[in-house]
Amino acid sequence: MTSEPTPHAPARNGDELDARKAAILEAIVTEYIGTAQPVGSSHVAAAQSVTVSSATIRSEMVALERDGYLVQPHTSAGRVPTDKGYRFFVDHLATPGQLGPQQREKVSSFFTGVQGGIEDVLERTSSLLSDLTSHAAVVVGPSHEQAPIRSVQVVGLSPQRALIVAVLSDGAVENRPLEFSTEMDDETLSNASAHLQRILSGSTLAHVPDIPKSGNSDVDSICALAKTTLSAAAKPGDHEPVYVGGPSRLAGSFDAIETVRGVLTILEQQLVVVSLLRDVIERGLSVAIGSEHGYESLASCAVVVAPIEVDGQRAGAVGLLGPTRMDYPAAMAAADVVGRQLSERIEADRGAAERSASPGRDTRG
Amino acid sequence: MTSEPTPHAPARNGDELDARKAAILEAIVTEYIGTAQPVGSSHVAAAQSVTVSSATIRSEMVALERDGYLVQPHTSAGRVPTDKGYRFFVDHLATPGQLGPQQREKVSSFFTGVQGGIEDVLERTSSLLSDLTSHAAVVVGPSHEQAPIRSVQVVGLSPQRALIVAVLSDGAVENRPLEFSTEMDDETLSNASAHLQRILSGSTLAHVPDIPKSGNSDVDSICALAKTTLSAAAKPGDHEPVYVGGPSRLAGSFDAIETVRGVLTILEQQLVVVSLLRDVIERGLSVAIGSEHGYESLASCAVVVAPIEVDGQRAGAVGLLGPTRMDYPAAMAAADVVGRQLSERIEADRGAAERSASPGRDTRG
DNA sequence: GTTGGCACTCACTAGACTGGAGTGCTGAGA
DNA sequence: TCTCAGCACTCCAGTCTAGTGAGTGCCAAC
Repeated sequence: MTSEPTPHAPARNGDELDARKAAILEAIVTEYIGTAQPVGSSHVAAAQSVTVSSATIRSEMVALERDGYLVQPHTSAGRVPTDKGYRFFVDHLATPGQLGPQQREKVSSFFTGVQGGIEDVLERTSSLLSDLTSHAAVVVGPSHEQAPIRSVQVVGLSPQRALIVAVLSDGAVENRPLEFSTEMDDETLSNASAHLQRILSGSTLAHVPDIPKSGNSDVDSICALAKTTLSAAAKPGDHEPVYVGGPSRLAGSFDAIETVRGVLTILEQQLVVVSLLRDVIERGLSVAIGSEHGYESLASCAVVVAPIEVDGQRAGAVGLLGPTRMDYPAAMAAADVVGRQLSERIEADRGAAERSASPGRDTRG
Repeated sequence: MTSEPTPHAPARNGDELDARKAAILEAIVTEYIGTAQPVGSSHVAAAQSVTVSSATIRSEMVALERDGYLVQPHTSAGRVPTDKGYRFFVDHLATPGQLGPQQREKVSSFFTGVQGGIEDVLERTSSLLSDLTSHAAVVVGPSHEQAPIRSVQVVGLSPQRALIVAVLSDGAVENRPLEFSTEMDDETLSNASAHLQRILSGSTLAHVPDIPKSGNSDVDSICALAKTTLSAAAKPGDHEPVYVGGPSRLAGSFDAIETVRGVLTILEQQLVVVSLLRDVIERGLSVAIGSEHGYESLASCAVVVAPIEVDGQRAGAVGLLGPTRMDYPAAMAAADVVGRQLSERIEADRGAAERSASPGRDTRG
């Protein structure tokens, strides 16, 4: 980590490898990804990029194993890449992947054709990404707390219950029930709606302003309740905009059923998924391999992440979850393209929203 | 199916068993559910309810196998119940299960404590049910097409895009994007909102009435678009209110990873899940075992269902998905209690809504 | 009709053996 | 000093064998 920033430089410390070792490692990773079998020296010798004999390769493999890039499941078996081996592969060796023509077609027809609210788009994107890669996919949408509120309405359901519905400029709709201690008539609710709409329009869930007194104590109590409810809605909790696509793919990726179970359990916890992706991105990575992310039950998984960026700001992420022996270039390419397209889509929506918001009028009569 | 409706009657045709055979079958099912091992005659002889010797039991087992209630994985192995065996067990032998005290406590504290919109409640209920039974759980909420509309609002997002947000009396919020061919200003949207609200309030998504002309062509085109969009929202599609809880439990229930994969794949298809549960209920069953439901990949699964009933009308269902060798009494008890409680909850909400709706005023100013 | 007895079946396990893929080491050649 | 063919060695995976035991079907006796 403290080495010179020059990648591909000749070996000086443990984090760099000379060209031959690198070629051997690359051959091993590539083959292992394809076959899932430990790779022996003679297989490596057959690779295009390696021109030395298997004996030489063997001695290099000993060195690579000593340095932690490879392991042997047992004596007299071939070698398997370690997390560190994959890491080196991803950082220095993998040639950037490309989507195939049908895949590219799929993506573009998806993004031109998809319609629906942002929630729908995100959900379907997770299926798309899973489809493209045959891995489980995750999409974490932009948190709603920063999107300006376009509309707030309190809709009565019964004398003491109502629903507060907030439409955000990104097209998300947050709704939360309100429970009153006394009965509220429709007119009061309606006044509260109007009052809230006036005050809150344009502000964000992250910073719900104080609601000034309206002169009517019922209205004021509704507004106070609304403020706490809306503020709470933005708190990270179990209402993160997380969408998981194709979890069944996991069952195909691992043969140990216990592993599948562990990973599925993780995927059930929205909050964990969100922070997993966030952590990876915040560490400036696009891939987290095996134990690099902290979760025990994901030890045999790799996570490939691409950010969603709107106006230069991070606004969520798309991710793939597969076995450490996954096709990183392909996965990274897919995540990248989808992340980028999704960003554009959201950006376009938001841009349009902001342009139209500038007049500053509200939408009620 | 054409036999006398008297259950527990002595054998007359293939669908009835004499008391001894029944006792033996019961002992086998019970033990197999517990151990997952083929059950031998001597184990059956050890059961309380069976007093004859293992030799007698053996000859009975031969008969039970001939009639299709049992199978032998191989000669010289014990017997395993068939789907038909489980079916007989469920219909005639299983003593109604009871929730344990902690479970009952869990359920009641859940239903007194849970708050949130109906979507939240349903989602959490699926987790609860999964928790109670250690199986994957499914909750299908009341279809929104029958719930009266409480409020309709068109919220502009950009000059040519808006969101139509409908709040239903059951607390559900449907939102769909609208895309206009020309730019609409806020005032037009607001007029359309008011017009729609006036006309649609009280009707259902299943029968969206025609919107009379308002005199303004922009408003009318918005309203027309709104009508088609809202009508489409009620169509069965990928927007069914389906919530799956604890799918990871499946990985613990089966040892063949292929089975897990197949079942997960089914669970990813909302529409399939909905119709699976609906089919089972419409056939008047509370349990569908193995091949009884038509899905190939669910052949080793049993589905336990309990209806959600609101005002005597079916309004969704809760279900459990586990291996055919599941604890049916316990599962049925759990599904039953949760289904009933959920029904009450929804009924209470809806009742309150209707009482307050009767004045017939709308909630806008 | 019920039962104890008995011969038989067959999955499962453990141990012995083998083929083969793969290794590490070594000594000769460039 | 690096490279590499050759070789002895290791050890997994597969096959075979024999032994074990749970379980069966049949039958004669009660």
